Amino acid sequence: MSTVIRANGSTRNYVYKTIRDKIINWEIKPGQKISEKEVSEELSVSRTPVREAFLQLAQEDLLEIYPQIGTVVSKIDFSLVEEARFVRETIERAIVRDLCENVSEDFIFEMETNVTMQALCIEKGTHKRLFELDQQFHYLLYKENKKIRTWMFIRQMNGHFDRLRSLRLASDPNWNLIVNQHKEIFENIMKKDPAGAEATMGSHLLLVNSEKESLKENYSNYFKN
Amino acid sequence: MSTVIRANGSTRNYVYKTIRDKIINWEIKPGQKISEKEVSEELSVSRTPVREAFLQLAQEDLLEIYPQIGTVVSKIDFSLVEEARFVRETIERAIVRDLCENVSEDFIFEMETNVTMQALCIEKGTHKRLFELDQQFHYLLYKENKKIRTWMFIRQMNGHFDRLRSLRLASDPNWNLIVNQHKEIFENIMKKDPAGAEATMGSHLLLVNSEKESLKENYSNYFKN
DNA sequence: TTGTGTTAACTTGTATACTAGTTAGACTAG
DNA sequence: CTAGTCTAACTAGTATACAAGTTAACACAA
Repeated sequence: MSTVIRANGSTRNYVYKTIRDKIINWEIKPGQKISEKEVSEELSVSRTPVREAFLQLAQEDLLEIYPQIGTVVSKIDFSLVEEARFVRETIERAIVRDLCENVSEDFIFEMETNVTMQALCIEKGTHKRLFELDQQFHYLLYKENKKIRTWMFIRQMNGHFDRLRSLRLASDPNWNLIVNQHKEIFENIMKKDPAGAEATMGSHLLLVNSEKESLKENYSNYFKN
Repeated sequence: MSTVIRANGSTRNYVYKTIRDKIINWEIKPGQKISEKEVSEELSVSRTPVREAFLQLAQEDLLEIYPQIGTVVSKIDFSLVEEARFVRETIERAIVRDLCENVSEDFIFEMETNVTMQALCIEKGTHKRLFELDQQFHYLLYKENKKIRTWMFIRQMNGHFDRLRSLRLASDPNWNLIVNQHKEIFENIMKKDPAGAEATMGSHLLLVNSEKESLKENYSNYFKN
């Protein structure tokens, strides 16, 4: 292991981030087998940190570990997607409502930057980049409302939700709606319109439901139900 | 390791549950040192499953692991308590509101049983038993609303919140208010009164704030701030 | 007495060895 | 050819060995 990698965190964390990223971005497919030994050889580390990363990913329902049999990347489970969506909608409605009372200068600047970059992404960005900006947009809301720990925990239960969002961005290049909704949520906060912000956030987090059926048809192998 | 223990789950899980229970019930105090080797000897297992349990507990902010230095049980952090309280209030208000539309027979039976046992607890129960019934009461709400996964994730971020609740039950034997609120929430659901249920749940989950200051004074060593 | 260097005993992180259990395929008996 | 058995190669779970770093106590010199 190079010192460079370890400087950014432990080996365990490096393995965890690497695998999680691959799963969310569909480089490793739902249902695909994956083994501790195989990964440890690919990344040139021992089984221990790989195993620890696996346990964390299993905790997030991204891996299913069957003792003495093997480990597979979990197929997308719509009930998990729906629960994650429900939690995010409920919490983020409360957050944007609260943010209408007062926000900091830093927040405004970061949001303006983020929304601008999203608009640029429509022209010449990748879906992966837009996904990251989307993620950051929501993170900024939690941060400004002093709910960073909440964000981290919710992120943990978002694995299946995130994979669906990622797939949606990749398969449908019409990103205008999403970017516009982000812009609108931000504008509602600036106008101190809690009802508007809440409503927009609600419909924003309902989007994932709209294409559920078509995705399910086209990629049925990757879904549990 | 006896087969009996393993039958109820892996060694890792056994260690995890044992330590978590001790932390929540103040058998291991905030700020106290704890080491992988020590625990592995006490429970007669190797360091590996103990370490894995430690990692999970650190993930829940119940342990703070300092590499090459040691591990301590984290002191109670009010900002974490508040975030956990916020999430639970927001989510559970939404859940009880929704449950006012329709509930199953099983749910009614289980809730009646639970509330009755809570009432008995006031007379001759232990605070630990009441804590468990309290926990089960809220779990039943999530279960009936098909949010079991949500419950499991929220439970993960409730370590600091739970310790405070446990301390409160132990130091103030006046449990009437809590038990009555539980009863009232259930009755509101049965009366199909969403506004009432939501309001009662709101004030119920605000209770922990009320004695914050006095607990902080009497047990200042155990708090981070 | 004070300050400094050394060492020994700890800590967690990582690597490896061993255990127990599953599975798929080859091989053999009928 | 078929059915059944056995084996070899895999899996994850657990135990142990080693690495790297911290700390505190102790010895010793100024």
